[in-house]
Amino acid sequence: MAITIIDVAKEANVSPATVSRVIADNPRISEQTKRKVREVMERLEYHPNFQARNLAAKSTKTVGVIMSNSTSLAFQNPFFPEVIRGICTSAHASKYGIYLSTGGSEEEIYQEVVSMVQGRKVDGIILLYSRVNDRTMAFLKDAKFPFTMVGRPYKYEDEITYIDNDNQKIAHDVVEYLFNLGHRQIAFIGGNLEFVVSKDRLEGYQQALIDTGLFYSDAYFIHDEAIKATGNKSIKELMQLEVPPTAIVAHDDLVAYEIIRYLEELSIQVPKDISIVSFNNHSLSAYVKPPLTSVDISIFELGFQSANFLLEKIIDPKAPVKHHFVPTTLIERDSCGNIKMVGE
Amino acid sequence: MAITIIDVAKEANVSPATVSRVIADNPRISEQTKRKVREVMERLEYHPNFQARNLAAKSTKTVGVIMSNSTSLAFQNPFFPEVIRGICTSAHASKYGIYLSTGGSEEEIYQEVVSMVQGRKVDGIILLYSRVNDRTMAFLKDAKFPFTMVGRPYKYEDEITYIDNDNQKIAHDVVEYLFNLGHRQIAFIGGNLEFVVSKDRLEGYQQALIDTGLFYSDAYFIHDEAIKATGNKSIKELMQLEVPPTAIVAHDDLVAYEIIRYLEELSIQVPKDISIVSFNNHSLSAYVKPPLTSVDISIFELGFQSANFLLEKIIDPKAPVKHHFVPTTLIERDSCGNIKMVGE
DNA sequence: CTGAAAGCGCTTACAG
DNA sequence: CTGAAAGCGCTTACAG
Repeated sequence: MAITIIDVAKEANVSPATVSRVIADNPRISEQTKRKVREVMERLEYHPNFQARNLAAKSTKTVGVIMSNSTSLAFQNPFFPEVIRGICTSAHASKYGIYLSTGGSEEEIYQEVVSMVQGRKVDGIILLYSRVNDRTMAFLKDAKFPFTMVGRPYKYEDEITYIDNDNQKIAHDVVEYLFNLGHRQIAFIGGNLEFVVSKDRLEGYQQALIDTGLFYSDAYFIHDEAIKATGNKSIKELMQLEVPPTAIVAHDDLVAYEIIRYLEELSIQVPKDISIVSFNNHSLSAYVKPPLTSVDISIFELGFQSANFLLEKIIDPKAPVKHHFVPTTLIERDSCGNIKMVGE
Repeated sequence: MAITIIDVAKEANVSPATVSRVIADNPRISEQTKRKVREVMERLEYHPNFQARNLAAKSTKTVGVIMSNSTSLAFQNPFFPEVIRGICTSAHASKYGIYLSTGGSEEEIYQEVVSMVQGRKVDGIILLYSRVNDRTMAFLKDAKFPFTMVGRPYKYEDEITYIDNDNQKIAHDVVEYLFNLGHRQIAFIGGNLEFVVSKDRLEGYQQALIDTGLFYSDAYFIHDEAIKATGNKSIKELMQLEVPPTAIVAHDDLVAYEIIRYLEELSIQVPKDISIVSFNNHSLSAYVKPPLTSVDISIFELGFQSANFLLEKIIDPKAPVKHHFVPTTLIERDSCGNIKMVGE
């Protein structure tokens, strides 16, 4: 069997309680005893049993990370490693571990979260998404279990600690950016509206249209699911409109490149014939043609802060609710053209 | 406090032992008792305490996943979500959870793995990489702890269960592919040679050169770190060689696109002036210009099988050592040109 | 088919 | 500054 605290205690001629206190670096133990015990621990290659420790101490020193089922969020993929890196950086600094949810369907995720919290598998949870009317979130909130969201919650915004970009604002900004380039017909390829991020960006887009007094048509708004489903058909329809757009805002770089390819099939070139701006700034977008103008959303920071906030909540359950918008940067590259306006 | 097995036992008028057996669906318990106990569990919203259960049962029902520190493996990023998805799919089916390593440096990773196994934090470990002379792997092997690798081990290949692509072969194949297109000067942009995957692909490349009797020069082999470090300088030097290559094999799509951009800066066009093939087949590579010819390495499958193998080992520690090469597919797109050979 | 009891390996008031 | 003892919430031979 593995070495236990008892073995160490015997070898060091102290009680198990003392060994336990040395592990915790309890200040009431004399330096001399600590040295002695530590020497023995090292010599016997003792490592505390994680489960026993957690059971007795009623804490797990791990945080649960829940991702939405991967199929539903297009930008999940490149997003994921970077948030995780942010979370790990914060968690690791506080000696916390990461427990990853493995569920497939939404129902499975819900069940997993329930058993994570009821079974005391983790001390807190990070939701890597914000979904409209999310059961999982509601459960966490009702259970008063420490949790944090990457994404603005759909409801109860004042009661939930979260971190996000100001998605309404960045969508607004991006439209203004195109406006200042002279564009007056701006279409929007949005994400799945079950996610708040998609709703927020759409709203920012619509508000910007109103604020700048631009032309709006329902035909100017397309879901990326439509594109996934029908291929270039929806893009074709968009471009065959009586008043086709001169610019497109896409909700993710991956989607942007898909669109660009479909445009090419229609012999429409970016940025010569149409401009395109996107969000999320994937690492590839600098290298690929055309280099994409995209909003960098500081994914690492999103993950890092979500974990920081969670750790605060775990340590002090009465910590006040916090929100924070992580700053973004519009990275200008070569996918947008300036339209010379005649007579303006 | 949370509901415990004792509460359920009282409520159902049985002993805690019986409740425990119902949870485990022990066949020796009568259906009638099971029904009664289950009804109570549901009513009280009982969920077994994970830590207590693990401590008593001496198993954790979780697998540890160790990634190399993210900075060092260029292709880690897009690779990562997909392996994880594969691992989760397998683990979830067996009701195992995922514990993710959070370490930064190699030393930290090593320490974390040691405490994971000594502290019985996980039942088994998946190493998401194979590194030359890896201390972590050596430790796992010596500890006789169940583990599995994604990547051929550098040493002790016969004693370690792993899953991989046949990287030597696919590199070999890719060179032959270019050869058959008429290319006779083929350069190789390889990855970090601390990783076996990079070594294997380099070896396959070199062997193919020998087998086809092609020209080889040390100047034809570049590390992607050199490119990261010096930007287009190393590509420039490559193309200014007396005999410049007509084709390049790149060890990853991301690197390929970087190279393509540098080539463009030199007014060298793909595939017109030079061909390029790559490995890993990122999701973007179909959409971006030029669409890249790349070897799909079935990342999901790699993750899935690594977890399957591990689970086998956990269940039966004497399970025989297994290796498996996951099949790959060369996805032909538009980054390779046919060279018309004069007089051949 | 079910229960009483010991035990998993720790932590933590309590006492001194 | 340190120890004896109870307890964390389960599981699992053992006995019947």
